[in-house]
Amino acid sequence: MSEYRTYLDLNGNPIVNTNKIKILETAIDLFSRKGYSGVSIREITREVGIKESSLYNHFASKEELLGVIFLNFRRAIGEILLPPEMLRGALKQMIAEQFLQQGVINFKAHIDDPINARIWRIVTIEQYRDPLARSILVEDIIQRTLSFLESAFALMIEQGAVKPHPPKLLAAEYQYPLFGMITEYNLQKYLDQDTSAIEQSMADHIEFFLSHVRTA
Amino acid sequence: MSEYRTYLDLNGNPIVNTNKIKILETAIDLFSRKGYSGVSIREITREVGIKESSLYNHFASKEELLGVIFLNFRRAIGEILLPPEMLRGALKQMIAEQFLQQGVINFKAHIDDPINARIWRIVTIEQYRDPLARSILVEDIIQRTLSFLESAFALMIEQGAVKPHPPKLLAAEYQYPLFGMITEYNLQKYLDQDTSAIEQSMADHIEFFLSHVRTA
DNA sequence: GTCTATAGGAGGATAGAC
DNA sequence: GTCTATCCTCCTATAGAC
Repeated sequence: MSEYRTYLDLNGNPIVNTNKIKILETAIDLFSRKGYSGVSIREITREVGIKESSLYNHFASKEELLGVIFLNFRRAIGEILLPPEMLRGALKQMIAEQFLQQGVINFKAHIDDPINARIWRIVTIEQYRDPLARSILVEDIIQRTLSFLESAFALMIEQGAVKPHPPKLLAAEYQYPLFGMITEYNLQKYLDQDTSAIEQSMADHIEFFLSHVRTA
Repeated sequence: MSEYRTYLDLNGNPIVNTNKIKILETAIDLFSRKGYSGVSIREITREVGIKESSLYNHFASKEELLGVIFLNFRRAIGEILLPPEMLRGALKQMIAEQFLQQGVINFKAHIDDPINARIWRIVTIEQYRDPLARSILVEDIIQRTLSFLESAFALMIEQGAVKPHPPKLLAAEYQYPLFGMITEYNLQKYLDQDTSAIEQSMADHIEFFLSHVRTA
């Protein structure tokens, strides 16, 4: 169990009870491997070391438990991207290359946290069954990243750092390969496989992309 | 139910019994929406209109049912890509653009079949729980496509149609965006949403890619 | 090949004592 | 906040008649 992470409940209050945190993290682990429907309350509480009935003192239902997991993931995702109002300032201080590399570093810090990686997998597994999982995937991950990058590339073009392609096209060309590679990265991490090849592919992609769009 | 599709059982024999086919297609539909663990034998047989016990006359277990679904999906996937021995001949008759566009047409024919789209979603859902789903995703979809494209780009370079980048890099740059976009396409189809934007993104990607790598 | 009947366990969830 | 005890439903799977 991660010692220093804080979780919020549905009212936005920090969760302090040790068993409640244990339930959350055990559920995250099991859901990410077997899916929500493949895991029973019984299995979670057995692993935590409490009785089934005790879980209901912390969460009203199995579904609420998943809801709290997703709520906290939304918070964590929010920290990957720079706030839009800081975009212009950041791009004044960095060249395009640095800016994009910093984005990858931020993302890597996020996904290399085992808890985040697990919830990312839960979102993938549950996207067709659960509307909340789906909205996290579509709105918080895909759309948010693409529109952030669209603004960033528009600014880079304004600065003359990048050739004047449509910013939306640049965002898609830059990000979609990374989405595909992240899926693979996440699966390899799950299997404890070596991820150096796919990480190299990510780096190669950024280099290939920039070599064709930068003005310098 | 699709009238003309044929399914094979685990021994490679065609499945002719109507109820057995109904069970398969009902299971495909339900698994693709709720996941394997989220669907019961009871639910499947209720929809088919038979008793639970009758299902076991056709499939030894729920797991075997999923196994037969995956077996038939492997066959269907095999038809997307050109056999490697026909690659050289095809590239003599087509320019790079035509060749890649034909690939997208082939793939679109595959994924626009509702049954294939559903099994594609089952594979996504079950990739962490089920080793067979995982091997379909990694070996039959990702690796097979990338190594096919690597050969194709190597030939295009040989023919002078494409600039001499490493073929593996070209394959990754070409295909990973499509993987990402297919995920989105498949989700939008599931939600009966308009897919024209993401389809346009696929076309834009191919054009963007070719404009930077073709020699002409 | 489909049925009725049933086994035997696992599922989510609650009541009430401490 | 955790426990024991319990509810009732749903689960996969089998036996045996027709």
